[in-house]
Amino acid sequence: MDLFLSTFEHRIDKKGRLSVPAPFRAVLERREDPLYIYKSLTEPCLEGCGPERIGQIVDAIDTMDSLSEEVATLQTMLSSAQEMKLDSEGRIMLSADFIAFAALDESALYAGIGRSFQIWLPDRYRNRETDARNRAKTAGLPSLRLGRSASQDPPHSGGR
Amino acid sequence: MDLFLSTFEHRIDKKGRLSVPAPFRAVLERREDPLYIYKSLTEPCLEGCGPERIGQIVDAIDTMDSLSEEVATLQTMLSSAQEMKLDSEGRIMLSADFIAFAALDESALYAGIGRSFQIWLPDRYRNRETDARNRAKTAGLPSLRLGRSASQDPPHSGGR
DNA sequence: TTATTTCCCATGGTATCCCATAATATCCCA
DNA sequence: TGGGATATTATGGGATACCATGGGAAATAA
Repeated sequence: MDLFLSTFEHRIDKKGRLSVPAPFRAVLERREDPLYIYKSLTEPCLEGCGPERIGQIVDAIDTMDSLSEEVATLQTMLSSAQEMKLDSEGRIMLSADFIAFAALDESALYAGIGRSFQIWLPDRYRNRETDARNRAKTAGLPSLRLGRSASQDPPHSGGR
Repeated sequence: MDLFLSTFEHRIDKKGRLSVPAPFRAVLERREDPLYIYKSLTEPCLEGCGPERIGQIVDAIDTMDSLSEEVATLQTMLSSAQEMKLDSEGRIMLSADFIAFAALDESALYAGIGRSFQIWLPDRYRNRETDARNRAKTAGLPSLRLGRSASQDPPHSGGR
């Protein structure tokens, strides 16, 4: 199903280059997908994904009232998106706009969250993580019903 | 329906490698599943599972309000998850982050709990186990209904 | 030009592969 | 049923490959 998972912290060198984690590159290369990065709508971080997620957003806009505020918000997101070119070592160069938006300085933390990943200022991410873990301990876990509805072996979801 | 059961204690060598118990490996190999490990949201231990559980979480996120705290919690879980590659001897390498989170030092205890398993500092696990058994004596058993929906399989009085 | 950006190569650290060994469990045949 | 032979397993160490990172030089743009 290949997904973006786990976290990685990488340096931004003085030329502004930042390595994309090898496992993330492997996911994109396997699908021959380019990498898109855009500013998160909800948090002070960048988000990265392949083209299919961009397509989902475009499609969603098509089904919505084109005058609504939600559409304007999604369009803002699209207009911040850049197709990134990787150099021969698998690094990207972040624009000054991106760096300012996520308040990055000399290092960046990648957080894989399934079909996409985020890029954070490391300390800021870790604060958010401890907050989430404290909430999970006190307020309990999200109401997930794991252990599927008692069938016995369905999904297998494509394997590999 | 092969499950992860029983407990195993293994050494962590100075390179940080840890053998996966052969019975657990057999379950994964039979299904051709990769192994995922992530930091528990509620306890100071690691959890291991196959891809179907990860896929459920990814799918759940897509159906939820992306601004909610619950989504942030699930994303925290995914961003701690790693797809583990086993070496030719069936060992995994625990990252420094994993080792610190579970406070592991020179050995680790696997506890199979059905569809997933946990990895604990051995002493900590054993303390927790005796606590759980004491609670069961004083507070009674959790409301378990073995033998589902009373169809053809009468209570059997608890077993074992 | 001057400032970026892209390509290429070098390097250190680390993970992975491959082989060896000891202990245990399993099998086989008497 | 016993006891030796064989396979499996956990563990360790050396060699190799991969990856993140840095810097110089060529290419491109302003």
